[in-house]
Amino acid sequence: MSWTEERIATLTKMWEGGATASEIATELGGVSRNAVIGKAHRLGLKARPSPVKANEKKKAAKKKEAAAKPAATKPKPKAPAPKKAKEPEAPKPAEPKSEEASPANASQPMPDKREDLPKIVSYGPGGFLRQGPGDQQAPIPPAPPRRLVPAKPDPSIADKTSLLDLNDRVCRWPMGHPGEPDFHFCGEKVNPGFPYCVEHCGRAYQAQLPRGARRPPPPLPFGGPRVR
DNA sequence: CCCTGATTCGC
DNA sequence: GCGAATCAGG
Repeated sequence: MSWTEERIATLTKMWEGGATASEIATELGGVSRNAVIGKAHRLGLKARPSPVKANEKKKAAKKKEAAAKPAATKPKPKAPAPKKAKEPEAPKPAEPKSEEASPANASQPMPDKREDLPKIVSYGPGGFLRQGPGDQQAPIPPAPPRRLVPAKPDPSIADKTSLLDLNDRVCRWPMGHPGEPDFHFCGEKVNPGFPYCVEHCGRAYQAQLPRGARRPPPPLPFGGPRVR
């Protein structure tokens, strides 16, 4: 199996949605868990709670052959290796505490966002009405199942747009969650130039709107924030 | 043991 | 680029 656009899109959605590599592999079919993980990393999707990466010690030799490559192992890093970049991560200020002490600072970092939203109604290229944050149902109430049941063909989706039915002309907006018996995609004709139909473009592409023009429900592509 | 993701490295 | 083999924590 090759990594087609569809498969990569599914992998990305599921990975970001919190599905495990195994689940994704099962969903995609034809690939192993490792293949999924490998691909995810190559796509730069990594960064997920791994049971292992939390530690950092000494990694001795690998497994198989460990012979032709011990070149310079200890010398100082005069010539920074072009690859590898994992540890040197410092930008992770989870807590803003070093900003309140200094009275004369905070000049531009973090410009306030939502505050006085001009009442503007904007329409997308296809004529869809852009939504504003105020029209969205906050985060994602309906959290996705932590464990996805194995996908199994089900007659209830026989006439729905399945993964295999996706093409460049039908809306790819997911209905439900992967793994669920009735998971499928919108399937409507897409808004030309977009991956979704006009209706879903309105959800995918937001804009500031005055709080008032409420809209239908707030579905959401795959899942919400991962909680593990 | 099972699961998980990360990493390596031959292809 | 791909993914089996391997590692390593839960």
